Amino acid sequence: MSKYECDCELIHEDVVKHVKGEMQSDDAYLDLADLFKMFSDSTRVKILHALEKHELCVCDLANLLSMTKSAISHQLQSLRLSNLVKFRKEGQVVYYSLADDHVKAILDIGFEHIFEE
Amino acid sequence: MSKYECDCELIHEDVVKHVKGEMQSDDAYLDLADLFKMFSDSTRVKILHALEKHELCVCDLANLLSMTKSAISHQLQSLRLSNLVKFRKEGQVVYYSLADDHVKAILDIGFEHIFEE
DNA sequence: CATATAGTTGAATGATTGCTCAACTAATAC
DNA sequence: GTATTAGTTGAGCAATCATTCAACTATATG
Repeated sequence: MSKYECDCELIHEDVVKHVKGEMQSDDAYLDLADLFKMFSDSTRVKILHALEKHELCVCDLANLLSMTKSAISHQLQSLRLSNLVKFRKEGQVVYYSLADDHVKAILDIGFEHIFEE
Repeated sequence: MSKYECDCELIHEDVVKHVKGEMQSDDAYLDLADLFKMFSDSTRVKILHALEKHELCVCDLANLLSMTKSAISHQLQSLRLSNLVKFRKEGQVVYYSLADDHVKAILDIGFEHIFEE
């Protein structure tokens, strides 16, 4: 990220200096972007919204979304790696559910935004 | 999205039927994913977080993020099309700012999540 | 008029990514 | 043991996307 250079003069030096002091680390923005990336695909938000209602196995999700088990499983792996979902195994069946309350909070505020106008 | 088909039996019919009744429309999930897509790139979240602190012109942002005006301008156009930022022109200078309070709310809850553990 | 600067825009490109397909593991039933 | 089903995984591919580059508009200055 720091390999690029700005190609213009600094116009509002004081303002930029002040804002720079309020910014977080580059890593924080990368983590933040990675978090929202999990919500940036319609399949994944459908999965997360469904799991908000009830825990579901891979087949349930495949049926619900009319997709293959493989496609669902790949997305669940991403969500698992991001610690947004957790799972429990019962026989051959793997039940997925939301990892914490933040997921619902993020979905809620997103819905609030898109349903406003 | 509906071109895919599930490749397995329905395991928990009642649960899936219930969850299906609670789901939103496909368009809603597309809109939701598009919204979060704007927060899924570190350059864009940096821009949004910076604008949360103060309105800034393209050159200010280019300086702040050490990027070219062109790269910044492209991202600002995406943010503008998503109605997340607004702008005012003063001479040659275009000042950008956040379009509404939801942006800050979404950033806040995201930071809350990544700073927890 | 010419020049300089702020900003936009379109094409091109390399990187990322979502799904498919095939092969695989694990648990169940016989 | 075999067969079946739930689920995972890796490679491959098509589509998406973030940045670069070059050309452009618009405003300001002289």
